[in-house]
Amino acid sequence: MEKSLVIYNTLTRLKEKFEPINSPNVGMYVCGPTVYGDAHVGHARSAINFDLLYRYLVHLGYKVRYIRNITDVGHLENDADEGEDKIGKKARVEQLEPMEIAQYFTNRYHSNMDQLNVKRPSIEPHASGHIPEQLEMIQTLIENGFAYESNGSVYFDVEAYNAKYNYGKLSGRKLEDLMANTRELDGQSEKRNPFDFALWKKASPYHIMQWNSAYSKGFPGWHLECSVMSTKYLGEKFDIHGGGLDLMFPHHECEIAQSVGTHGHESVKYWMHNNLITINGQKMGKSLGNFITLDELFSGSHALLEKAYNPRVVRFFILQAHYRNPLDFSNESLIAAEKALARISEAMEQLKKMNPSATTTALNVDDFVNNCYAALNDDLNTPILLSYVFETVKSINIAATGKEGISQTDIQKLSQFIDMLLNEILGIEMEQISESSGEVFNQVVDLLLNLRIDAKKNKDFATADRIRVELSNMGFTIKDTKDGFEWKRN
RNA sequence: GGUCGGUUGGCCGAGUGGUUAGGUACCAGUCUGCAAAACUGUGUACAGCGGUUCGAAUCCGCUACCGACCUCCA
Repeated sequence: MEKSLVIYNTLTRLKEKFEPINSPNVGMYVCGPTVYGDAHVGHARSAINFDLLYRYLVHLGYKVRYIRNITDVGHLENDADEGEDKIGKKARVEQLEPMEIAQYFTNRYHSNMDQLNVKRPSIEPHASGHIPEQLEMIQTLIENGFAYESNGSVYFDVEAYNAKYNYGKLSGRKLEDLMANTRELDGQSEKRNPFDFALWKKASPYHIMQWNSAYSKGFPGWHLECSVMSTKYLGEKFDIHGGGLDLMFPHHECEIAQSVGTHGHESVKYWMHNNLITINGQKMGKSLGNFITLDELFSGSHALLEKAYNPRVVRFFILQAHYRNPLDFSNESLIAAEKALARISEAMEQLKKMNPSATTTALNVDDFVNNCYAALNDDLNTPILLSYVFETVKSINIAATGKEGISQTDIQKLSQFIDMLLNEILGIEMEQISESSGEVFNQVVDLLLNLRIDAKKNKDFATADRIRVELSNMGFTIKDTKDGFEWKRN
């Protein structure tokens, strides 16, 4: 913990020392889901990576206020689509209130996140609950000369903004390039420039979700809620804003413009973006139809999946890659992660029942601990962190064979640290050993396996194998050891 | 087309100007009645071509391929 946390700031494209604006308080805002469909593996990656950051900041002793929003305002599916929005469309098709749709998918999102052991944020604000605040910001932007009303809608004037500030600094875009490359879409005639974006959109009669305003009955633009809710709960300046790489442009770029246009200065000190996920090497996209929902992943029901994957395996798998690199989902790599995780579990059990030796020769516990912190401090380098964990796993296994030793003190130190690391920081809840099943139950299994030992002594291998085969068919794993046996339920 | 990023061993995935990443798979060995687990050993990995350097997979250039964003998406 001597070394301090360094994080990569998208804004500067550099790794920067993390220094909170008002230490020990940290304000952190992460873009949450639009609740009109089930959460998929992409949502999982973003949520898990920022959950890791949140947990680690708390572990380091910071007081973190963590905001993750719910987008439940029916934004338009695209600019060309005049009347329909995602939530409203679903509501119409299924004959439900839009808010029923939003609540339904919010509930499902929460349950998936719980399965992945993602902690709930400190505040989870809803866009629909902050319409007045959004209208206030629109008014300020108009007054400041960065927004204009047109036919009941209000647009952000990118050109006016860019004359004074720098539009495109986050994503590295230049306004001239945008001018040269903007496509002509329908329904944009209200805008002064095609790259202007909506702050308020006049609703068509079909549009179910709409609110009254001075401009029209309508709904807010989809970038606005994050600017409004982040500053409302974290202040005009806060530490971290996170989200998926795909949100960098235009969403986060527009957020910067809105905040600067409103307050005259930037709000966010560190912008962090997690990279995206591919499925069997291919982009995961709605149009490609290859996105896998978390329910499908956990139940194995998607056609691309060979089996069900436990949420903790999924979490571990995601943490095996660095968050700023793309990550490919495939059966082969998920199965590899499943086995790797089991290896850690086994070693932890070995460690806890190991006979201590007088001195520790198998490894250096302090080095291990320091290495782990160094990896986390280096922009949350979990792959490196896990490589240290696996080296330690090997050392534990060697010590378990008796070739090397670990002292009582170090056994305790090591197992406490790894428990803390896995449960508290990485959020991978380790499997509990079969204790939970009940005394009598355990005694019965032990009895069967003792009978098997007797059979083996009598060279009655048919009986011995039968006990092992039938128990394993029932979901037990049986291992023979020098002095008896070990078992666990899968 | 514009902007940006990537190409590492069967697969996943780190990293670095000179030292074994790690996981998983495969093969062989130890152990075992047989398995499983564990341990040990083996793999001529850094897209191609040039350049800089005592030395490059790591820096530079070119080529090829892939991807992201530019349109809703984590």
